[in-house]
Amino acid sequence: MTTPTLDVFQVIGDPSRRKMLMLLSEDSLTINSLADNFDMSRPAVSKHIKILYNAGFISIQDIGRERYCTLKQDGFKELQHWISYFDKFWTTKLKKLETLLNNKLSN
Amino acid sequence: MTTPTLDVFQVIGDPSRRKMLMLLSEDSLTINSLADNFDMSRPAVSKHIKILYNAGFISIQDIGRERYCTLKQDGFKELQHWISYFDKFWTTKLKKLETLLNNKLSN
DNA sequence: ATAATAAGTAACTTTAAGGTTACATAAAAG
DNA sequence: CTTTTATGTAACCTTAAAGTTACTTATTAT
Repeated sequence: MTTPTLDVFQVIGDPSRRKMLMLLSEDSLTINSLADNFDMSRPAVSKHIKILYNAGFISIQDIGRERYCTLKQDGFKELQHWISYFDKFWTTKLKKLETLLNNKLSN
Repeated sequence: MTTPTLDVFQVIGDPSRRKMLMLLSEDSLTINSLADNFDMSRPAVSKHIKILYNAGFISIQDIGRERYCTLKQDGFKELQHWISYFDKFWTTKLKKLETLLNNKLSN
């Protein structure tokens, strides 16, 4: 199962991985306890975890034979940055419309 | 070219579509003028536009035989909502750590 | 009317993501 | 030390996204 290197956008494109992030937002979980929440095989979950890890969405602490997954901010920051670019776009667009309207009214 | 119905996360998972959104954040563009910015064929661009449209990222105004694409907020809002959930996660996590630390110090 | 331009549609191909099963490894428990 | 449990890895299969070319439709220009 060759793990592809995906960018943060592709990573959250998969519904299963989004669900994993949601679950981990409630609690740190081991691979197996995460897998309990999915229909897919455990190796499949394992692969998703690797992808989330590589993209900086989670960190992993090995405790004995178990691996605890915890949310990590790095991956999210890239997304926030992208979104905030468009946030700015909308607010400046709104301002431009306001200015335009004001000019119209004062004619 | 059957157009798949993709959710907003899958939609921005594609680098070409993200580039299209970036280009449209500078100006409204026709399909052809958009296509000039890409290596792929015009029908391929056309398909991406349809996907962006279906997911609420752009609106389209037909002017004669041309179609002008303009950014639309709907698609972005879903993303913002998802991101903001995790934003909250991080801030509350920080608060919890602060409280914990304060309690430790006052012992 | 005819040619050129803008764009959509149909049919098809390729590729890689996402899944599977089978096997390997390492830690904990009996 | 043998067994069970937690996980990783390898080899493989399936499917759908993303691209292609060829053709159609509709508007504009000559």
